Amino acid sequence: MTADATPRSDFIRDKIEKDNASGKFGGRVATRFPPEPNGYLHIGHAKSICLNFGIARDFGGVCHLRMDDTNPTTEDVEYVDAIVRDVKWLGFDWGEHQYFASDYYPYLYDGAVRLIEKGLAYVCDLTLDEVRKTRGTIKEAGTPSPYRSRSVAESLDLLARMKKGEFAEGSHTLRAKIDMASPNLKMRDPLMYRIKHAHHYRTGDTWHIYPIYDWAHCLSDAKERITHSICTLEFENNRELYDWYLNAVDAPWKPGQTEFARLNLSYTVMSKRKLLELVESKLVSGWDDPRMPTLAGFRRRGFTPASIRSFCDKIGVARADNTVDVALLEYAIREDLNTTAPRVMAVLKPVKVVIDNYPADQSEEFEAPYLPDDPTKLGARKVPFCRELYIERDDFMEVPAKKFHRLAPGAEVRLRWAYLITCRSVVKDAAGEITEIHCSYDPATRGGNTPDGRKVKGTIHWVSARHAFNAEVRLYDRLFKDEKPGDAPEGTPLAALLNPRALEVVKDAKLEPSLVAAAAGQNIQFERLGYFFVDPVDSKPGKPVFNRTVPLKDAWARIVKAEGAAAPAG
RNA sequence: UGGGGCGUCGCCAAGUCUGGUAAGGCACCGGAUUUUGGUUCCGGCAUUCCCAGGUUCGAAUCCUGGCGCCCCAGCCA
Repeated sequence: MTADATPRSDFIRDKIEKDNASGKFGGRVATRFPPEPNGYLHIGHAKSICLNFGIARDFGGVCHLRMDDTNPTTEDVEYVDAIVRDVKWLGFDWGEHQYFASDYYPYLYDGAVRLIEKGLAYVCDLTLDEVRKTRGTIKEAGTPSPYRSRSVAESLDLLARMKKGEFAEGSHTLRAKIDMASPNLKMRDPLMYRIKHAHHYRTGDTWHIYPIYDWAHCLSDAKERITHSICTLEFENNRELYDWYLNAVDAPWKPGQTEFARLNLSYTVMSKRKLLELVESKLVSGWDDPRMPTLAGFRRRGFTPASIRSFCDKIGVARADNTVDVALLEYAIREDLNTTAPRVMAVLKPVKVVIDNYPADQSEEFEAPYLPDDPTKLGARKVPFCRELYIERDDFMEVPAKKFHRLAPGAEVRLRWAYLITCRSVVKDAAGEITEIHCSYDPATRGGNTPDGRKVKGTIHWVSARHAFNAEVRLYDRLFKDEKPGDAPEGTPLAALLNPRALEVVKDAKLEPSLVAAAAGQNIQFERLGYFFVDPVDSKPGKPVFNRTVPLKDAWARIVKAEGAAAPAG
């Protein structure tokens, strides 16, 4: 177990403390994170991972990583590899405790035989449709299967032959004999095994029957001597079955199930089905598309493991349905990167500035700290300067709006780390578009200092035109238009819900030269713009590609919005 | 014949068992500092806890009755 040993509490930890106090599990604490390898892990899983591994850490227990692989038709090694990679990346370690439900198939089969022998399970020949019809409804009891009273010997024989593959899919199932009139539908003779003549990614073709979740899960927990089996709210009705199976097989170790509310995040979806659909329909570039709420997506977007752990701490654990504001996640990553990410300069939407009183053949360098708030921490780099520069188009307004204190005709601003400049005139093309902003600089303000003590309201970033290099920068935004895309009517195509501006590619941003050496996988801040990440997939040595992790908070944007103030000129 | 859960500030969430007079975070709104309109700092932000009755000196907490939302009828997990 690793990471952030901040003590915290929630209803599950409280329960564990009580269990420990009463000696319920002999003081043992063993949890497990049990993903099914049929998709990539998302931020909702991170909540569960932090909970399960965090509890093990806090109570000096263990947390197992178990692949809950009971359905051969949807599972794949690609997914188990991705899961292992992602949990490790998040910062957790399960030691030797990596398990597979598929390794328990023989043990599960033995348990099934025992239930039949005890008269607690039977092989049923009803078709899928017949099972559905006889299950009854929410308000009406179901009716017993005609095969319910089949002899033990016959069920035993049939199960053995099902296992050998003698029957067609759907022709037989193994069912627990519980109560067809139970108000809890999960207890109406639930299925334990179904026939599937499918190749399993781990057990190959050795099995023709595969266990249903409820049967496999509780026995897997028991086998691993889990104490607290933590899952999400939708399994609440399954808890009665969980306990029933454990009693039915006389399990020597009986874990207890506890449910908590799964995480929903605004402006995205968490359903594995929908995420798979996004990937398969190519609406995104893959599971690791930086717009995806998958851990792989967040990683490639530039989120750090610490920021996601911090986020999971902040959201808490409770039993009420919830949708957490993405703003909290954005806060968590800014909080982390603020003290660690080197500051550099890049101009995304450039407009040229010409310093008329600066000699054309001259140039000089300024020393600029990577972390101005803590200058010794990351050192500094040299930033070249010359007569022609690029600045952000948004940092100039020919007719400045109220409270706009950036560059405008006659106005003076500071070029970060360089000089104070004053705008003297602009040059426009035939279409009226500004092509050059002519300025003068004050040689006495070298380094951006004002020896005479005069105040300048604005400091803007810039890049030397002669020394800049071009790079691709990808500006990411929220994937969906609506705060709760999951609330869209059933059947709404995902494509119709996507935010068309979730990705804007800037092909030729102007970057300061130090960035040519930016290493893949590095987090940086483009000053005044946001935090960016050197894309580990598409970057080449000397040719980095940048992904915007999250923009900086923008007080000016809020003023513009509040005052209905001018759209940026230029 | 229905069962299981949940409702505390715009979003999360303590507090509910063991009544004592609404933590904290995000967001938002000020104001100070600032060579990032960033950061940091300081201040504001629920007379009220889904609603209505009741018990009590006192109720978010206890009782009664409503209302709203979520989950369960996959041979998915």
